[in-house]
Amino acid sequence: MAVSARDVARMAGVSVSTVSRTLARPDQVAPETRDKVVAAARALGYRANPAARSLITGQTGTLGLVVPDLENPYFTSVTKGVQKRAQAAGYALLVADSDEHSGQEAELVRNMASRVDGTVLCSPRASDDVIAGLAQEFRLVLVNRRVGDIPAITVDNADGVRQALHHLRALGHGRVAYVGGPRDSWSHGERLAAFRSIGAELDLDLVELGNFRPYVSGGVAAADILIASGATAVLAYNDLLALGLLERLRQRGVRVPEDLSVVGVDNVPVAALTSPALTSVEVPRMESGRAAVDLLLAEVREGVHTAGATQDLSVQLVVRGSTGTPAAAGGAAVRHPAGVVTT
Amino acid sequence: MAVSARDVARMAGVSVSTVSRTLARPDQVAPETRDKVVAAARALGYRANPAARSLITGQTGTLGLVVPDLENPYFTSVTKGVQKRAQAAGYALLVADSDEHSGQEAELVRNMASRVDGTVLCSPRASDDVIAGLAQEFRLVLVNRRVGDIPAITVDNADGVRQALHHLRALGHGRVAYVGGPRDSWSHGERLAAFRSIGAELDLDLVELGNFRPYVSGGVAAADILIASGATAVLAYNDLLALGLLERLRQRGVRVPEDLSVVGVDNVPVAALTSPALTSVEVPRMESGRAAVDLLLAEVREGVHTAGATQDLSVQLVVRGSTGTPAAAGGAAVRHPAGVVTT
DNA sequence: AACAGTCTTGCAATCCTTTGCATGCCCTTG
DNA sequence: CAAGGGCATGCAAAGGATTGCAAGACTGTT
Repeated sequence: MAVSARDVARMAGVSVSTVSRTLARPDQVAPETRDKVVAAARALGYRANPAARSLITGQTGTLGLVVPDLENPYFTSVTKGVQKRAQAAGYALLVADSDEHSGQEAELVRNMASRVDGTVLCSPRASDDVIAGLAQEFRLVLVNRRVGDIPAITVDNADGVRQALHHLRALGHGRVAYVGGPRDSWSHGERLAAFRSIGAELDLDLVELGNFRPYVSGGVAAADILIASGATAVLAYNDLLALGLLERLRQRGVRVPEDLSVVGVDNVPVAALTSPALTSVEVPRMESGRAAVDLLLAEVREGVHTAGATQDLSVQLVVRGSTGTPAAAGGAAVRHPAGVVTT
Repeated sequence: MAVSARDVARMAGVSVSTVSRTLARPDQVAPETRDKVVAAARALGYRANPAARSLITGQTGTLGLVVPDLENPYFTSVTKGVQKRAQAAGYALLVADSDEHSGQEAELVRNMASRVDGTVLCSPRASDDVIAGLAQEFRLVLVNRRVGDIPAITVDNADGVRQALHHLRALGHGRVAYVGGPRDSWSHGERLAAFRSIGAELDLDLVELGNFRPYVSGGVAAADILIASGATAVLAYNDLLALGLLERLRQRGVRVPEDLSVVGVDNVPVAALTSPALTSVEVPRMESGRAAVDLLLAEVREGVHTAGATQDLSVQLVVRGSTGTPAAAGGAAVRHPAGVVTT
């Protein structure tokens, strides 16, 4: 049914090898033969069968991507970046979503391994050992995570936290909270460590508020604890958490930024749409995806495992309406005693 | 490097055919032989080479998905649904994004055609002819679009518009605007037609406001025209447009819903996060993706082109804060003369 | 005029799996 | 005891493209 190289060869009056060579290395074929073959191939709409090709070359012309949740806007953008670069390089892209079951991610990588030339893995929560094991077996590039010297694209989390805390301190905040993400998340660890060390440097009064699911619901859950903490400003693990905070704070009648300043991380598109709009540390998400593909393709084309090839992308605080000077002494809870609160 | 059936055969002391049969049709193999083979396969970590398999079977075990923009939350959810169902059925998923170049979508389908058993195509704006041509050549299922009797998953757009208009009319609105999406978008056409016919049925004073890009920026661009139109309520082509309207209305000092009620379509996750939260027609996006895969797999497994297999999913208006009773006679423009506006 | 060297093309093996067919064995039955 | 029928297994072909090697044609040089 599909047209094969044999059909083209027959039509052009040459052998299959010549057809193959014409398409792969045109300079090794006489111009007039080349023209005949190209004409025949075009007339028949010939496309080399990728299965047959990869069977002999060992290459698939496909890359893989594994993410915890396609609907999380962070991963959506990474996916877009990966797709874009892969497509530009002439590679197809296999996508798999673990639905936040980090234990399943290794299996997804294994499943797609024989169909791809390499895989971009976003697995914030799987254990180092599992990831190191995978990297031993397959060609991997990690996004937003470091494990040993597996090739990886990361962002400068510490600098993001630094920018956020400097901003808050400049506004006059003294007591600043960090609403954490999942305990086992790599970037949460990075951000928490930076919060501690840079907060201390800046002589801030720090409050650490546990671990929350990195979604809007997590922020909603964290908000009341935050209010009770007496902090006048908060840095959330990510924007979704921050958006949940904003929502619950509004319900509770806590004004942002007058009573409480809120900073997120990622600068997802929604951050600009709330009122007040969310101040956030812009993370180059799409660029992370693109860079990951570049790293992967470099390896695929060199044909070697280039351990230690990593890239740390820079971030930039984007200031919007959710941060401002603290209204008075004391935290939100002080100015909003129980009676006033709209629970 | 990779372990092949030969390695397993050697280890188990059988022929390659037996290895293949053990994995494909275990009942045709003697139990003890089967055990030896399974043990050897497990010990070596054998996985059949998908390229070799698809070369002979003509099946790839992979499905394709083409969307205009992965970052558009509508398509993000469809993608998630498609991925989920494909994975559950043991299929891998190739994803391609046309970056809103609808002319490129046919080429993307063609490119992946030989790597997949079938493709889910989301192409709201390509011409009917192009799509019909593709369907002739390849196994396709359309999402959110009908072309001839190509298998397709759609939603009941007319009913969505009906629910929205009934809601607005019940609140007491008389002059209602529709802010349109792209002229060549199939669902825009459906929604506009429904707006006209149902609006007339309900005896509403209808205003049609041109075509806008289906993003937040389109809504921002449409807002001023909307204000000038004198409508007290608006139905937007989709939520992103509606969110753009909300943003610009806020800037202009037009209160929602007191001065203007706003309804979107899709009920994307962000819709719940704005203030006021957006009233929107919930569209089962993920379910659309799932249903599309079901249709596709039915065809793949039957091995025939089942023309005319379609499914029309139902929708449900979700009422939130962005709709309410009109404050007084006259449109927003009347109550907000130029002097008051915060441009 | 003959030979060396270059360029072009075809042959054939190879990648790995699946599957129709044949073989050989054993068991059953007349 | 012989023949027939299953059952389990191996053989070999097939699927389509790639590529090392060899052969043939042709150019140019001595």
